[in-house]
Amino acid sequence: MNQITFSIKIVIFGIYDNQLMVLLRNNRLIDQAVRPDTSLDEVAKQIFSTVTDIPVKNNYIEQLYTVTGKQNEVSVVYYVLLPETTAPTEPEFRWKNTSDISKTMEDIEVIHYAVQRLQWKIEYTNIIYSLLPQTFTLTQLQTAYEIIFQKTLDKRNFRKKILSLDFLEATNKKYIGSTRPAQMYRFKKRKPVIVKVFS
Amino acid sequence: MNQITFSIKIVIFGIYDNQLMVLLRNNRLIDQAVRPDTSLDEVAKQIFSTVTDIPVKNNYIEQLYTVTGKQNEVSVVYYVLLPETTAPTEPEFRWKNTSDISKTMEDIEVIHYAVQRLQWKIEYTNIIYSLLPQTFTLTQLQTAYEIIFQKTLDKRNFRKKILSLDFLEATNKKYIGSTRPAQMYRFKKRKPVIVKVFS
DNA sequence: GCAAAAGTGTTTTGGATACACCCATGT
DNA sequence: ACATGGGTGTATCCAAAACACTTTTGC
Repeated sequence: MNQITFSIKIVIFGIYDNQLMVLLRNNRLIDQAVRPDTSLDEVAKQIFSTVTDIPVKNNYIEQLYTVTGKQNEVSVVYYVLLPETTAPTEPEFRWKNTSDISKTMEDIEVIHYAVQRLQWKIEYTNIIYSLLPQTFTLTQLQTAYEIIFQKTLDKRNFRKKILSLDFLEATNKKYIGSTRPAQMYRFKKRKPVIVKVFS
Repeated sequence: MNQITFSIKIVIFGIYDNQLMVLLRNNRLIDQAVRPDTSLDEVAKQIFSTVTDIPVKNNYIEQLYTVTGKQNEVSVVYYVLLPETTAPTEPEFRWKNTSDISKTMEDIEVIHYAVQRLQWKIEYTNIIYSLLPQTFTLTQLQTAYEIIFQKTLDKRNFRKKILSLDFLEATNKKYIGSTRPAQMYRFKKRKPVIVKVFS
């Protein structure tokens, strides 16, 4: 029996340039061989921090599924949500639009499945907090949902619904742009909670 | 680096004795070492068939998640739904009520998580077909939902809803008991379809 | 004829949807 | 003063929930 190669793959999601993006390294998912002797969740978080130079605080992370390859390769796939995205500083990293992935890319099924799971999770939990900065306007929040679900929402109905869920609170900050200042909100708790956001 | 031990665990669900049960072997989940050189789903199905002597036809099977243990052990956990349960013939096998699992049992978290995922899946797909015989009465179907969700349902509302989903069709058979015969139904298609069964 | 499960409709209610105008600011 | 995005309320519709009696059979 051959040695088994065991690795963790991570789909890093972020909203960047008004699109739902995944972070790729050399045009592939972040992938790292590991020794399966500790909690996989912890290992996944460490890899994420090391690779991105971003400390994992309350970034939402979830195991997706496990696949096997030809040569006794086993990969456990995770996805992570990243708030406050920036342009990658190192050249091998690149944000890639999830709705514009070439069919020849090898991780395409994994990414598509990850997007689907993300949509489900966003539908019935509050974890979208993990894709947003600490404070944000309601329009920013609405735009995030619109990007993830690829459909437009009615402003009044959205605000009515989201405020009725009672997981936001107004801050004393205003967003100052070139037009009327907007009230900024924050999540009361940045912890995953099951909440039906959409019908 | 030590050799990695790789295995598949299977949570086999069935409705038996009017309870949601899992099949245990020697009081543990079915667990088998495997070589990860082919599709894990296929291996899981093979193990299921070998262990239970039941051919996998359209039994619903789904990968749950992957856990690691202390000594480089990796287990991929699956769950399977079994229709037409019977008392196990071999003594090492036993049906165990999912809502009555001793806290000392080592697989308790896995089973609890599996139950949760099952409830979830049953809520928004038609896969309950995989826990029922080919034909059944509406009362049987309602009872299955009541067992899985541990709550009672209103008969009239249930029938209205389930028939409106249009995935059942009446057969020409009647269930004959000691009281008024009941119309038997079957699923139009025994394939997983996303359908919101409950609100 | 009686016990036991099958079968069947209507009313009420709450949440989702549709929809348009005024407000505060920067330029 | 005007362009831009922020902010707000009401009416309609549909699906969920609540609710009770008649029917058919075996004994």
